[in-house]
Amino acid sequence: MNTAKIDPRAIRTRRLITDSFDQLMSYKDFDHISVKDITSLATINRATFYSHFVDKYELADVMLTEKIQEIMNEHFNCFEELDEKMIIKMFQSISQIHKNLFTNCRRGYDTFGQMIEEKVKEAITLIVSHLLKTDNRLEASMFSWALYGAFVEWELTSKETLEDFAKTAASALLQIIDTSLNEKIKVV
Amino acid sequence: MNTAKIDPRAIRTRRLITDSFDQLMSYKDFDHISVKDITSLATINRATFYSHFVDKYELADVMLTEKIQEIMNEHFNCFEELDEKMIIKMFQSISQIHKNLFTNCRRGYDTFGQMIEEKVKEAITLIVSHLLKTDNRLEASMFSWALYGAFVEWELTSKETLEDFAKTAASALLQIIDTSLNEKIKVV
DNA sequence: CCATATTTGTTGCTTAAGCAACACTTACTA
DNA sequence: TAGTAAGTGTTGCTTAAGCAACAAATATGG
Repeated sequence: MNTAKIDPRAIRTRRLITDSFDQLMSYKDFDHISVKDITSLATINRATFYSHFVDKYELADVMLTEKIQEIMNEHFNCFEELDEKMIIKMFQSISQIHKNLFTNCRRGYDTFGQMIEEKVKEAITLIVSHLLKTDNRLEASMFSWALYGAFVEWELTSKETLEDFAKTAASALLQIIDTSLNEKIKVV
Repeated sequence: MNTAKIDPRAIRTRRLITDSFDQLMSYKDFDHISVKDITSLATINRATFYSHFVDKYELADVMLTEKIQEIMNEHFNCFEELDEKMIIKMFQSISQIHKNLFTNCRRGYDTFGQMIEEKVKEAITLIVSHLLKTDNRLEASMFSWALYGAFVEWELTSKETLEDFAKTAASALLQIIDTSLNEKIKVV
């Protein structure tokens, strides 16, 4: 149990930092946000920032992890089938993550976008490898890359609804994990 | 020049205190608000409260002074005539003060109401004695008491508009300071 | 009315946050 | 491209805020 009571001042300061980072991100590109920007908006001392986070990348990392995890938990529980329906949900959760986090940044051209991509793919890899009940991450990883790639493709064109697009992509995605999936069925 | 830079932590803490006091006052009677109530809503330590204010009465005092002064400054500048028009403005400013501060308390039965009354009367006394260009506060004081009393009367009945009521009361009020007013005119 | 709980100020000690100065690494721009 | 500006981490020292425990004053309700 992590019952180590945290000093209320630390909680307050951390919240001030994360809040002002959120606020800055709504109208400024991550790469052009300085630590000074964050701390002066938060009305805290710059030195204090560094006693909470190593640098702004860690801050972004921590916040992304939290937010992405939060959205993922809303969408998935641990005992589901890896089928078309689930793939649709994966596309939708990525979409929601982008809606919530990409207020003003474009994918692939800044650090923040890269971090999101990395974390989302990792989250999906974990879910998939867990559902496949295997420690071998290879197929799960390829699956997540393919799925994320498909999503980016959809974002660029977005001719179909996300759900229709997901259905089209589903079969190819399921092919990737076909072997493991069959093994799992044999065992059952 | 009061250029004594204040520690940002103190500013923040003070704001937390005043904000939560404001919030508590919106649904709780002043007499039933404890220092603990204020500090736990503000998420600060009770001991810290006492390094900012002597007690909750001082807090209320300071906040009232600020808010009343603010409203008074909106309504009055120093170079006005003490006539019917000005008296109407006085009634109106009291009305506004009560609107802003009496979200949920009733006059005369709690400490807070008494404090408001005291401060408003003092503010009016100062304005009047300033306009009369005299150090003798007696008539100014009587004037302010009478005016405040009239306002309370209006609040109870409120048959007329405040402006009409103020016009009715004006002549009697001006009587009070008649002597000083005449002396002033003689001098001019 | 008396016992029990709650609130009030106060204190000594601990810790988080502020500050200023530092060397250093990127950005501008004349 | 040289030189100034702006940003980055880090440090030692100072100060505001947290905490727990205290006696004393006020509720409050059985």
